[in-house]
Amino acid sequence: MDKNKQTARFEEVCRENGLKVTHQRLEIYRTLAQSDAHPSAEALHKLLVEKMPTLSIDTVYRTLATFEELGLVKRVGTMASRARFEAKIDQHHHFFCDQCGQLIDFTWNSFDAMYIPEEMKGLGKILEKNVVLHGICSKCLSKK
Amino acid sequence: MDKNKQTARFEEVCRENGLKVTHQRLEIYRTLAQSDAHPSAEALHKLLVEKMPTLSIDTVYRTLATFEELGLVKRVGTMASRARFEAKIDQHHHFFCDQCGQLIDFTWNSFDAMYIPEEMKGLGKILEKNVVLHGICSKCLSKK
DNA sequence: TCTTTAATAAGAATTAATCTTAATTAAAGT
DNA sequence: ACTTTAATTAAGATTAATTCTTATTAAAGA
Repeated sequence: MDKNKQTARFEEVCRENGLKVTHQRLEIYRTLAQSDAHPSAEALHKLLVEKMPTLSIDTVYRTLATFEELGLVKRVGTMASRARFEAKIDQHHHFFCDQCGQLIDFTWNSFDAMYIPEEMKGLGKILEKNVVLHGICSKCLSKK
Repeated sequence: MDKNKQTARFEEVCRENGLKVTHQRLEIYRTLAQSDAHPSAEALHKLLVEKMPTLSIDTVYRTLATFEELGLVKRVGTMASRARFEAKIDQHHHFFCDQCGQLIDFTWNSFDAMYIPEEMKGLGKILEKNVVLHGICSKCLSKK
């Protein structure tokens, strides 16, 4: 996606949702969109303060949360930033309820039997291969 | 796995690694092993203090970290408890280097085309289906 | 341009997680 | 049973990530 299209889409999404297109929001979005490092809020802030010295870390967190709600960005590999554990160590996968945080284990033999794409072999040594499903569990669905 | 086998294996792993089989370790392990809630350290502590009023939260954290090193337990859905973001919202997957924390995107069409197991349909509404690979990236591998 | 109201900055506050030190406890080996 | 030593407790300090509070600023519409 080229830069102008990206920005145009960004402004469109903001307007559709009644959000002001502020300088901060635009820069945060553009910086994230141009990165492939999956940066944390702090890493983004560090990059951005070079150009915008008064940008507060709070704005970065708040803005990312807003973007996440709009579906403009995604949060990866974390669930509410609190570590959770399991003693089940045989191969299995997880369904995560985005509403209540519940985790449900499941097995998927036909996936386990799959080989990862050939072009991935160069990445390094792969130790685990897991599926994560996200959604809303039936309990939360029935609450509405 | 039945309770006795589980405990026996636990004690064996401790002994193999020169760790004392303490009451606290055993209870923490058993409680986690009997749970399917993927509890946090705090949640586990809350459960355990009922029976062991002097158990400290610090011991729970320390013990879980020890267990993780031994491969007795796994930490799920978190990467060092720091949220990371991406603006790439088309369907893709992640390779995570457990050593340096680097995340690499990849696509996997034949996986994307798969249907999840029939018995999973009852879980609720599934919004996303992703693969997470864990391992050591080639950069980290070559450092040794 | 003026006004309204959402968004931001700055710093305080919170929360999870870890570390420190010293004193106590209890495994495991003799 | 005795001894050694690792592990735990207690209590507090510390660090890091995230969120909250309040006063100020600036986007968007009139």
